[in-house]
Amino acid sequence: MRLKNGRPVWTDAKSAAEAVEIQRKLADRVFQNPFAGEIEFVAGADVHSTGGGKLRAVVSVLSFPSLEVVEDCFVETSPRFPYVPGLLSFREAPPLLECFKKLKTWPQAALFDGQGVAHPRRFGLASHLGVLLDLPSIGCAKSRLFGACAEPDDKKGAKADILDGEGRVIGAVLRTRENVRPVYVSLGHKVSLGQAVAVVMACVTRYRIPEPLRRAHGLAKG
DNA sequence: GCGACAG
DNA sequence: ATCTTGTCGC
Repeated sequence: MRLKNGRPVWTDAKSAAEAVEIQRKLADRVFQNPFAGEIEFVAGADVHSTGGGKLRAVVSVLSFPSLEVVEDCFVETSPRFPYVPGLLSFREAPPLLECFKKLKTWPQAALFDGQGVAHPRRFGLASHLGVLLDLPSIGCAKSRLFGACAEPDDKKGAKADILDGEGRVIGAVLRTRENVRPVYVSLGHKVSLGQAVAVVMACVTRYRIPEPLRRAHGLAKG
């Protein structure tokens, strides 16, 4: 992997094989334990591909649980890695890291538009960013990448386990409101699955997507 | 060999 | 993710 200031840059891979190698290396650092303490601010992070072949990353910080906007941060860059299922973070992490670096208000937890440990190597976007930022993180994806799951009841708050090949629970398919497709929640880093689900539900208003992510997504598209 | 496949 | 308007349904 590339080096910067003599230290490895854990988001830069020159090939898919190298990216997988980095994921295997960093996956051990993921803490699946619950955090203690109150959340005062939550962040929502999303990246949008613009028509001009650029990536526009947005991180929005909201108060918790009142969900009032505190800060929005934007960063636009050229993609350094293509989109490859399972390697999303190598494309989206660089601009997102720049956004977090610019934040004036540091959140106690962050929501990401992608998977956490519900990933082939237990190291999706939310886990990758959580580890690099040493921040409690939660994956909240709009569709499934890995794992088997049943369809949760069509009632707000209903959920079903996401299981890996060995039958271990790696996430939850969560119905955030009636008559909408469920979202795929998994812990990213320094949170338990129960906390992840609770935080997502606490951030849901009248829409399918939790407010921090919905706002970041809306701002990223313009 | 044949599907599946975050954004 | 992107190409794309109006329209049906809760």
